[in-house]
Amino acid sequence: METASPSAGRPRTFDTGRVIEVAVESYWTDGVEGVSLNEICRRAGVSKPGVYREFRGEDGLMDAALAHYAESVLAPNFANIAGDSSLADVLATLIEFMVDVDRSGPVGCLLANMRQMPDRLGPATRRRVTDLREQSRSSYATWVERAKETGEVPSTISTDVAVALIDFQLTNLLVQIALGEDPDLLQAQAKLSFAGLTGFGAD
Amino acid sequence: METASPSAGRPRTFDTGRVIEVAVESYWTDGVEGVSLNEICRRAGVSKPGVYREFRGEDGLMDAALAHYAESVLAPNFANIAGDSSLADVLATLIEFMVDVDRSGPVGCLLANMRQMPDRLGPATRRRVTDLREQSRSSYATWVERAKETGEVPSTISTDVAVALIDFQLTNLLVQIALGEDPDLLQAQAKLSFAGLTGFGAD
DNA sequence: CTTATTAAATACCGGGTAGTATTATATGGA
DNA sequence: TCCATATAATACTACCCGGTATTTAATAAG
Repeated sequence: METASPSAGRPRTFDTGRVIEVAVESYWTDGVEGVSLNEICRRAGVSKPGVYREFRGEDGLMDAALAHYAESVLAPNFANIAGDSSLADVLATLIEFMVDVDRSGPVGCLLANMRQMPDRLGPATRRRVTDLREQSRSSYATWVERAKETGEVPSTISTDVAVALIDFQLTNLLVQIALGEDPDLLQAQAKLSFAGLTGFGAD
Repeated sequence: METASPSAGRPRTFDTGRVIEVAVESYWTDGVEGVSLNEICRRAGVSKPGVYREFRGEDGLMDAALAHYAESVLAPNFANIAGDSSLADVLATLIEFMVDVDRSGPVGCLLANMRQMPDRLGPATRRRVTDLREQSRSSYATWVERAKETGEVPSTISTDVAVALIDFQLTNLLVQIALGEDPDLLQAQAKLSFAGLTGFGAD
C-alpha cells in the first residue's frame, strides 16, 4: 500500500522512521538529559520545524522514541524470557544480559534512564513511562506468582514486595551499568540481592 | 580570633557560610540538575560575581556544598551508626532512617544524587564525590569484615561483593526515595535485598 | 504559464545558562 | 579632603535551549 494521496504539493522527504531511530539511539546512548532536540535534528540531518510538524515537539519525539524502543527492544527481550524456566534462571539470565557491556547497541536502558529523569519528560512521555513500568511490574507479578506455586519463592513474601524488589534491582542495575560501574561487581551484587527471593546468589 | 586585617577597603558583607547552607539545601532538595547557579544566588540574596570570587565558580560552590554536607550530615550519621550492633541491625537502622520521609530536612542524599549526575559536576566536585564514596566503601568493608568474624556473614561471600551490595542498595534506595517512590515498598524490598548477606529480610 | 497546495529550511523569539568586564560603594590612611 | 584599597552589585558576553513566524522550493491541477 503506497502513501495515500500523491495529489499535490511538494513531495515529502522527511524520513520519520529514520528520525525516530536517531532519537532512540541518541537518548539511549547519551541519556535524555544529555542530548537536546537541536542536537537530534543535527544528527538526523533534519530541520527543527520538520520534527515539530511530525511529532508536535520534543515531548512527542521522546514519546515516539520510547514507543519504538519498547516494541523493538523491550518486547522481544521479554518475549525471549517468558519461557518456563525457574524464576532464578530468568533473573540470572536477565542480569547477565544487562551487565554485558560488549554486546551490540548502547548499554543501559532508555526506559530506566527516563524513570530517573521525570523532570526532563513531557506529559506524553511521562504517561508512557508509567504505562511501560506498569507492564513490567505485571510481568514480574506473574513470574512471582508462578514461582510461588512451584515453591521456589516462599509464600510468606508478599508479591508486591517481590515485584518491588525485582523492579528496583533491575532498573537500578541498568542505571549503574550505564554510568560505567564495574560490570562484574554489579553482576555479583545483583545476584546476591535476589538471594532472599530465590536463594540463588549465595553460592 | 577575629578576621585578620580590618585594614582598608569596603567591609565585607558576603556571608560565605550562609551561601553554602543555601547551596546545600538547594542542591539537596532540587538535585544538582534541578537548580542553577543563578537560582542559588537569587535564593541566597547574593550576587554572582561574589560567589565567583569566593568559590571560583559553580564547581567550587558545589564542592564546598558537598564538603559541608559530608561533615554536617554524613559524618554524624556514620558516627551514630558505628556502634557494636550486628550488621543486620546497622542496615535495618539505616534503611528505616533513609525511608523516613517525615523527618526534618530534605529526603534523599546529596552525595547519592551527585553520583547519578557525573556530567553535571566539575572536576573538584567529581573528585570529592569519588573520595567520599571511597570512604563509605571503606566503612562498609570494616562492617562486613567484623560481621564475617562473628559469623553473621558467611565467609564465602567476598567482601568486595558485599561492599558493592551495600553501596548499591543504599545509594539507589536514597535515589528512589528522592524520586518519590513508595517508602513502605522501598523499605520492604531493601530489607529483602540484604537477605543473602545477613538473612534478616526473610521474615 | 499560472495558481493552489504541500513541505522544506532559514531565521528568528524569548528565556535560560555560566562566566566576566565594568562600575559603584564603603572603608582606612595620608 | 583626597586617595588607595578592597568589596559590592550592575550589566554585559557568548552560547545554549525549545518553539515558531516566515520564506523558499517542489509538485499537481487549471
